[in-house]
Amino acid sequence: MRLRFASYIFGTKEIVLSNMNKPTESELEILSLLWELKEASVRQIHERLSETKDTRYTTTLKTMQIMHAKGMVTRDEENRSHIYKPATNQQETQKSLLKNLMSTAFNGSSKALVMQALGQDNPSKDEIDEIRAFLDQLENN
Amino acid sequence: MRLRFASYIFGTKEIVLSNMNKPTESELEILSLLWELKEASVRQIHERLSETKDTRYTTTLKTMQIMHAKGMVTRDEENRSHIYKPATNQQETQKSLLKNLMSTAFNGSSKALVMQALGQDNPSKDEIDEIRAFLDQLENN
DNA sequence: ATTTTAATACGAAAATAATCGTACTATTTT
DNA sequence: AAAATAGTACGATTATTTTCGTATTAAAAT
Repeated sequence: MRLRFASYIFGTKEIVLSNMNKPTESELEILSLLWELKEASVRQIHERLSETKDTRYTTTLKTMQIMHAKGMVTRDEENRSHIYKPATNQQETQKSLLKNLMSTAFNGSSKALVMQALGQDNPSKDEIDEIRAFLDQLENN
Repeated sequence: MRLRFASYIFGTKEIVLSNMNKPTESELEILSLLWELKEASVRQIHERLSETKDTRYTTTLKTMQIMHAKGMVTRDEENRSHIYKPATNQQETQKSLLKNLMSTAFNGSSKALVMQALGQDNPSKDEIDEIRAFLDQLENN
């Protein structure tokens, strides 16, 4: 028996989603904004996006339509201006992206990854304490 | 004055590297192996790669040639079988990939990323201690 | 009631990435 | 020395992702 994957139609072609949970770069930018805003119209997303990226409104629209076709977001079509919400849980997506990065770029070592990440940013005292607490908890399990 | 980026020729087209340090997925797989092995022939890389990936030798070869054209690896052409070495420092590349992921998927919060990563893997007691020491050090600076 | 504005839909092109076959050449084996 | 083997080079194709223009329609402004 053959596995059947979810699929969606792109133009005239059927695209098979062997790749669930792996947003492309552009999709990820949009997803992040949706996670932050909880829900948003294309206009709102595009407004934010175009602060840092030179891109047309219809490009953002199209990307969000594709994300919808993939089931990556849901949308409320009640009003003329559709309202989009993330369908994938932020944690799940973060987890799978990290897992991928950890295994390809960090030889599967979370220590290396964690230290690199911490050195990167400048976490506040409070954040550092939270991480400490988390480490303690990890150790006890 | 316009910035000039490095570029290389792909087929008949000139590809501009506005994107330094951002290996593609396939390139990263190869780069990781090179970091691990320090240096390797295409054959060696392909042997390892094909353990987990169904791919032809010439595909691996071509990818490595592109990486060379991009300056992502160096190679010793002394012998018929060329020996490749990573040109980019593992740390630098890790840093830029993480930075990118942190800003897109984690709202720029290293704390969120770090906790997700730690929960992922099961770091050993020693590793946990190393991370603690690292946190202490961070705090003192 | 017209006109202007602001949405969606979607095809199609451009850009980028991945794959592979064929030609060619050097080396090794028979 | 011929044949078989094992390399590189690289064009060309396919797959994927990103981009944008045009058509159409609903709503708002004049």
